[in-house]
Amino acid sequence: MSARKSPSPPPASPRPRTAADSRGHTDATTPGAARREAENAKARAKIINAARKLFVKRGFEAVSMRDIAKAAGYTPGALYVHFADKLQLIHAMMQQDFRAFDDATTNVMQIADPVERLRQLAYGYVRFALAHPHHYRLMFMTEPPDFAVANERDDNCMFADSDREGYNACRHTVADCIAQKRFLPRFNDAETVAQMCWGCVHGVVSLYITHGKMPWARFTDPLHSALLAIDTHMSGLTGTPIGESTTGGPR
Amino acid sequence: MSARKSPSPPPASPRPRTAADSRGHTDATTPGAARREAENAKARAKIINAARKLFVKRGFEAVSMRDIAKAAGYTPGALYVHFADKLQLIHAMMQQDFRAFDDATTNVMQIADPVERLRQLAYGYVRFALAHPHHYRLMFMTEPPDFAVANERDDNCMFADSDREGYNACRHTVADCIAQKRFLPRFNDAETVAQMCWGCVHGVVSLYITHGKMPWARFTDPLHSALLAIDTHMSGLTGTPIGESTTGGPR
DNA sequence: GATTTTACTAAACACCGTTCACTAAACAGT
DNA sequence: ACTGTTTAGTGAACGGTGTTTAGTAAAATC
Repeated sequence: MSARKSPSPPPASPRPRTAADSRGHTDATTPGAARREAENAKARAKIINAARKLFVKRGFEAVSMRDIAKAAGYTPGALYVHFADKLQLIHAMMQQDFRAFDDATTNVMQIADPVERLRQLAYGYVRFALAHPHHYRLMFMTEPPDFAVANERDDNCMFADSDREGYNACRHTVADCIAQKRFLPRFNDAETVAQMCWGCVHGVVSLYITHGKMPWARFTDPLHSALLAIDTHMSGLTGTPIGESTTGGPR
Repeated sequence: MSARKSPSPPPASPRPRTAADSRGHTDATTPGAARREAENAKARAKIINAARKLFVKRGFEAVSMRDIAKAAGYTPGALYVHFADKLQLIHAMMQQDFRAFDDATTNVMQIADPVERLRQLAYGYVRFALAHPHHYRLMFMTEPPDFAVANERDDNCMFADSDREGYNACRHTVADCIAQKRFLPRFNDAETVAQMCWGCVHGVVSLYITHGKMPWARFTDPLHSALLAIDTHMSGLTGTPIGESTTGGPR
């Protein structure tokens, strides 16, 4: 799905404005338009909900536009009235689902101690990933397609705000730790350390998601190993060895 | 590719033995058969080499069997004389390419000190992943399809020996570290710690592979951050804080 | 009431992985 | 050398995919 050649690439001409483009706007200039808009939103929701049910059950690759259309009670072509393509449909669905993730993040960002804040950030991340493995897979384990396009038109970018905020939260918290001299002097680049921490939890979680059912590794509880991994990592960052009960659990 | 419904599932009957099944065998019973076998191997190599060139350039998802066939100078159907399906073609290609990885691993396994051995294992892993991102992607970032089948018939498993050995090498080395009391007492389960270490390097590397070109994170040199990550992690495991020059670089 | 806009359908298009009847050439047995 | 058999490769198809497009009917606007 991701990098597959599109069958008939639109010939460089700006795609004619369809209804799908102006769907976010709620310019209720006339009473009729408002009614239309509401009915339209209802159709969008019906499609997205049908898609979500299928995606969570069977994974993203195994669900076709025809499947979604049938489940939502439409013809395949009807989906393209509401969404430019399959990707934007998935994108719209994800935007809804990741709002909870963002909310949890902003809660954690209230914590004063940056070390503890970073730890709880990781905890929330891990819990989210394990609770929604399909969403996690699409969000963090799949290369966003059409990167060039997404770079020009930012609104078309797969990663809208949520994960940018997520990463920024991580990076800023790491920067706070460095500013407060909580990390060893070697760790002086916030960007690098943020990517190390992110990688630490992402690695354990994503290995479990892709290989968890394979017989050649007896995978242990990923929640436990991921949380232990970030604790271990932060112990290495701060230079304070982990004790038997020094680390707090998830809030 | 991975979990997509197969268009026409073979109806539970054991697939009729095609030539592709007995391709590994070199039963040169007659002079003619030997010649045939040699010519056959040449065709296989031609296909695999054409496929490798395309895969490395465009990624796995963007290359179709028709593309490979055309590049190798065959008709699409001809590929199925030599390989049961697209997956086994990829598998055959990977088996060739990962031999170097295995060799590097066995070299590292000679190191006496288990802590240093584990570190060099990680170093080799990271270097391999960054040198062959497409292979790495398929090997460690994609769910092996038809898991049920792979479970019954082990020879059909996507992950033949190489990564099993790879993971086992990691697990055994961790077990050695634990046995020699090089890790803090909290880290007493080799399987969990092995998965933490693997996840640590895999996370940094795979995040870079999927998101390295995205504009919202200024990704730093992944070789540096991945090696620093495993050093930091092992510092947390051993309980000895990282110094300015305590860790050796790659051998 | 006439006109424009638009949500939706039905049918197609170009692609995909894979299968199958068939050909032609190489082999094996006599 | 003449058979009979095996088999590498072809060409055309099958069922699937994401997507496009002409057409329709209903709603909104004038």
